[in-house]
Amino acid sequence: MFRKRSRRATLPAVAGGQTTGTVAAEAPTNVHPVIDLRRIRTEYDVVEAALARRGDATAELGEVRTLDARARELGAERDGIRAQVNALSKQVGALRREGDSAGADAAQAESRALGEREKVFAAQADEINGAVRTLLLGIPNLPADDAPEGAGPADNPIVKVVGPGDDPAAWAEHQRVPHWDIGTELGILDLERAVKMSGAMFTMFRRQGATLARALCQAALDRNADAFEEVRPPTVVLTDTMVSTGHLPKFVDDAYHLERDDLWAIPTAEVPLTSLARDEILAESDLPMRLMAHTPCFRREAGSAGRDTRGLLRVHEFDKVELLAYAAPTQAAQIHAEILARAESLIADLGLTYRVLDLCAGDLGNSAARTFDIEVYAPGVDQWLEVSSVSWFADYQARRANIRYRPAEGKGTEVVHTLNGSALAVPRVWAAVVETHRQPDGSVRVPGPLLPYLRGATEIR
RNA sequence: GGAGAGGUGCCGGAGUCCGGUCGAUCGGGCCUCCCUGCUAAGGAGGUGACGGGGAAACUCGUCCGUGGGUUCAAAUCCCACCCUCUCCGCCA
Repeated sequence: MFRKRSRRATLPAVAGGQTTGTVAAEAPTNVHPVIDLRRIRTEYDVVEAALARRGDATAELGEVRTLDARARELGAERDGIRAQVNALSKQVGALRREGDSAGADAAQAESRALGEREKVFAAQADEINGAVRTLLLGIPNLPADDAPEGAGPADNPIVKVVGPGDDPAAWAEHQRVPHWDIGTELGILDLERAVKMSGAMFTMFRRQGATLARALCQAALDRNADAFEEVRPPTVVLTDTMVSTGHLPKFVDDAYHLERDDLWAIPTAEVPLTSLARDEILAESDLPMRLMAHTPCFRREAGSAGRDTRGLLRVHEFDKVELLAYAAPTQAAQIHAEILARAESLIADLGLTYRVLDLCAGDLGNSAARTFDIEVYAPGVDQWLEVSSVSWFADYQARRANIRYRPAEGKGTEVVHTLNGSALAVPRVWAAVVETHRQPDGSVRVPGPLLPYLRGATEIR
């Protein structure tokens, strides 16, 4: 049932043409361009320099500038003619009422001629504007000024390490067992049968393993309920909803698509939560608006076959609790820090060792301006596992999703900022918990924050 | 899935039959001012979004569910689609 593409997908063609989908020419209707076009007009060099820090897309940017200038010329031409047509049409009505049918006929003929010219300009302007929008949708966000310099994962500065980290001396032999072995041994993870049902990279938790997975989500929700509204959104969404966050059109191949109904399985709750306020104007007093959701997440993980795919390291479906906020630009930095602190504190309280990375410009996700990754160290597999990406998107997503707010002072509307991060992603945290807290006798001690949810159990054996 | 009704501004609700004087009557809300010892009531005015131009005042364009069409001119006529409500059917 899940297919990666639809024959009737309404995606704009992606610049560069590297997407393989049968992608229709029409662009999504409710989705607006991305980087502020006005910035491209007025501060072209700044925008170009920022994009260059990603090592990305500056050619498209130049094309956007050229096309946009042309589209504006054509649009001005079109509007001028349209104004004349409107004026003449009013005259026709007035003249008819006065009984001057000769005058009316003349005005009508003139207006008709103008209308023909207008159509030409309008068609050209539409075409060019469509091309601009398509290009824009493919251009990533500008990195924040304070995002570190760098080209890829190797350049991400480690902001801090909490706990012993990957120091070999810090870990005992009984903790050096991979979670898939622990899971099988205790009967709490049944990967073989999951594969039987759904294929590779699908998982199944059983007995206290399933309880543990649910407990993780429950704990994540409960500890953030002081400030975040709990939401249970749909997990299958329309194309526009996927485009709003930046997951489409660029990453078609990473998403599951229900072809028959042209719906997409969400890769993260960020997708529906970001569209919650789509096309709305919020009051400034509503900001920051904090939301959290526990949802399944679906990822095709195209192109990662064979890489880190053992056990729970990389799976097609997993549960996650996501924290998300809409904020006024001035609030964004503080909310970013808050979401990071909340995500960190749960990991810390689970007794896991972790580190925080400040993603460099070249490693930033498509939509993000600044991202901190939390990586947990899993001693059994001896790997750092990314368990949360806490990102500030500035106005990039909000522009796509057309989410604005009305400032309390002054008039007009402003585009909001969006931020989000995982409070908890189940499989990798599950793996790290089970490996970290494995006891010499092979049982797994339940860490404190989860005790309320394990039906009285303090250990899994 | 079938039948019927409907979708208009922040909200309610006219206008659609008979196209022009309709970006849109009226009421509510909200904002400013007046009146008032305070509050309520009352009076006057104002109140959208988006794009282009402009230093600004302002101005041009677009927006009546969405997309197309007819016309000199569309909220109004035509076509397709979406959504909501009511009834029927089907069900967890």
